[in-house]
Amino acid sequence: MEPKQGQMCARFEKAVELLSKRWVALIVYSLLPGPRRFSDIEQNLPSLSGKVLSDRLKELEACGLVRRDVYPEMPVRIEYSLTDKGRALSPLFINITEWAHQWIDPDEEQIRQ
Amino acid sequence: MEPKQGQMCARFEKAVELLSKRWVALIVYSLLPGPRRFSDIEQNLPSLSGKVLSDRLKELEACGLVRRDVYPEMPVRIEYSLTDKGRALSPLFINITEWAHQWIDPDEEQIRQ
DNA sequence: CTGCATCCGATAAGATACTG
DNA sequence: CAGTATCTTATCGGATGCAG
Repeated sequence: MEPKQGQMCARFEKAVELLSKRWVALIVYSLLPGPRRFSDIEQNLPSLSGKVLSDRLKELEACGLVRRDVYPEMPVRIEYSLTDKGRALSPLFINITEWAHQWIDPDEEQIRQ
Repeated sequence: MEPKQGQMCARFEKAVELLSKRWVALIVYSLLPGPRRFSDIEQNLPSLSGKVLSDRLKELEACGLVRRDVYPEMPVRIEYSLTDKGRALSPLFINITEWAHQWIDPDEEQIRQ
């Protein structure tokens, strides 16, 4: 698939493409408070499998939103944290939260076809 | 898949789930300026197939972000437009645009593995 | 024109078991 | 703990053809 939608700003499209990948927003969100370990994120997102989390973290690292730090302790400790680029997304999450509180009914069944 | 991530706000999760579906953000964005016909949106998003656009519009209609108006002219004219709930997302897009301008390099190849 | 139905291949996600 | 390998299943998206 060649992304050739000329009418829109290329940066905007790329940003949307990035953020609209499943789980990405939720993972970034769960890293906002600070560094987290793999298993912490897993606990925070119980319906996200380890494999997918692993994939996403690698992608997020590759595009510079997440940093992976290895502390050679015993046993080794690995922490994931947001880069400046990643943290710069926080206003977005505030907006989503506000929008959700105004417009989303938590009991109403959402579409998932 | 049962959404049982207890640690996070249910509304927030639903909102993210909604918005992180592929094409949704781009479709909403292209409706921000005003009502559009099916083929207008198609032209704006050349790499989006008619079937997927049709699917997404139905989903967006079902969750109340988009309204579908039929004008029984000859030939019939059908227009899609944002509801208040949909228009309420516009601050979000401003944020994304700002973030993209600061952090996304349009030439750099993005991850799409 | 504006879609919808169907088929089908490509991806993505999930479960489970296993490694350093 | 932090993943990886493998397999199976589910979902997505593109093409085509058809209907109002």
